Amino acid sequence: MTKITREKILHRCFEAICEGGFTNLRTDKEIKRLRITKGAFYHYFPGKLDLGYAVIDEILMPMYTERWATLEEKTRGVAVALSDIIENIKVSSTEISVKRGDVLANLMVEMSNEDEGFRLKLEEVLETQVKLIQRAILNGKAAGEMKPQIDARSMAYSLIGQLQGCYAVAKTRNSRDVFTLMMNALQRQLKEVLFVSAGTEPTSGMGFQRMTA
Amino acid sequence: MTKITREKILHRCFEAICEGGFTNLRTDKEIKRLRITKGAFYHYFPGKLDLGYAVIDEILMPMYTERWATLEEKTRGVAVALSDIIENIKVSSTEISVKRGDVLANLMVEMSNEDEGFRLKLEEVLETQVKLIQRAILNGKAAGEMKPQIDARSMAYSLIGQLQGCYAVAKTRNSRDVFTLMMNALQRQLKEVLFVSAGTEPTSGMGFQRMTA
DNA sequence: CAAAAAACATACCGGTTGGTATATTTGCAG
DNA sequence: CTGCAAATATACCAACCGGTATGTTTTTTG
Repeated sequence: MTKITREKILHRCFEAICEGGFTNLRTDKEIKRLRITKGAFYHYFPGKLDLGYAVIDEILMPMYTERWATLEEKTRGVAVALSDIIENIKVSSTEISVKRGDVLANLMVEMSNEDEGFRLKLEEVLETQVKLIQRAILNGKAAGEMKPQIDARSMAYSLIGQLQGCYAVAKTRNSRDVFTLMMNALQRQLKEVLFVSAGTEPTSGMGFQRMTA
Repeated sequence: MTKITREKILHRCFEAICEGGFTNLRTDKEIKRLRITKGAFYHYFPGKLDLGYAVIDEILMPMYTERWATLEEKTRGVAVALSDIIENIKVSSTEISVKRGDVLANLMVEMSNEDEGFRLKLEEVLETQVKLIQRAILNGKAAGEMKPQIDARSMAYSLIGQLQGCYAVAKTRNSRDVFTLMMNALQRQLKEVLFVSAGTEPTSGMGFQRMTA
């Protein structure tokens, strides 16, 4: 109960970071906005950077871990679960969220080459997601839901990368339609490349050799 | 010959932007580094923003247009040409370039939601590339080198997005290996999703069906 | 309740940074 | 050579912004 102030700072600054990134975050402004003073701020955080670290640890990490939470400890239905997550990201986007882009993607580009502490923490968030997806793909392959010849690690990175690509491009295009377009392409590619298609094999009218040794 | 100063400013500042982005570009520092004075700088550029615009128009746009130049006006061999471009991006990467990331991708994330002028110019660079790729895919489909059911526009966006995803993730991972890994995944996906597989494809008889209308 | 520690509040600072006002030089047309 | 505009130099500024030093209140604890 005595930690209210700290939480308020954390969440407000997270919002500000979402809006304009870390560099554009002005501690003075947020302090005024929160109706607190510098004393309170610097009581909880040694400096601006440490605030940033705390935001990643305490807000970003849980947020992006939870995104893939439904994949965890699941041995069957991972393909559907993965599809659902992607679909959810797609449909839950708004004009505003597209314009802002993805907080993690933004921070990665902004801070990775700026501050090593930031880079390491962002890398951690990234790796956590990759590992979750990687494990899911492994399970998906074991369950026969995903193509066995796929390299789980490559695919996990590729998926995360493609998501960030959707965010980045749509942000500059400032168009939710473009975001949807790109997410659709991602979904199609996942179906074609990763998922084991039930029954009829699609892709061009020609025959297919299933040389999945 | 009298425009040397302007060019020097432009190119040095471009370098600086490559290293740390636009916000981190300090005009004072670059002015000192160039051994010129503020008078010269503000003679050629009304302000920092205009310098940024000029960098995009006069350096970034040509640079990223040229990247796809080999696709232009080509009606056959576009698939190979496209593969070559991707391959070249992959192999020409270095530890340093990976750490810095892609200038365009960086600027897109940094500036799109910051300054509308920037956003518009970056969008132009983006669209120019997309159109080039889109047209190439159209030609590739016509030449029977690419799958006919592919939507050229979606694919072009997806490709650009995936490239940026590779840059972003590899930058935070600070690993050229990760970049290569992701680029490999991209290449594999292109082969599987976009290109009409040559060699081992059990085509209906003849080696090549060149139905180029 | 008293001491101490935690939680704030207030005032101030110093470096940075983009930008401006103004002066001086250079190049070149007439 | 003159005169004018482009080009470059010099000095200065005002705002911003993260950070600190120090003081005051509140809460906890022995």
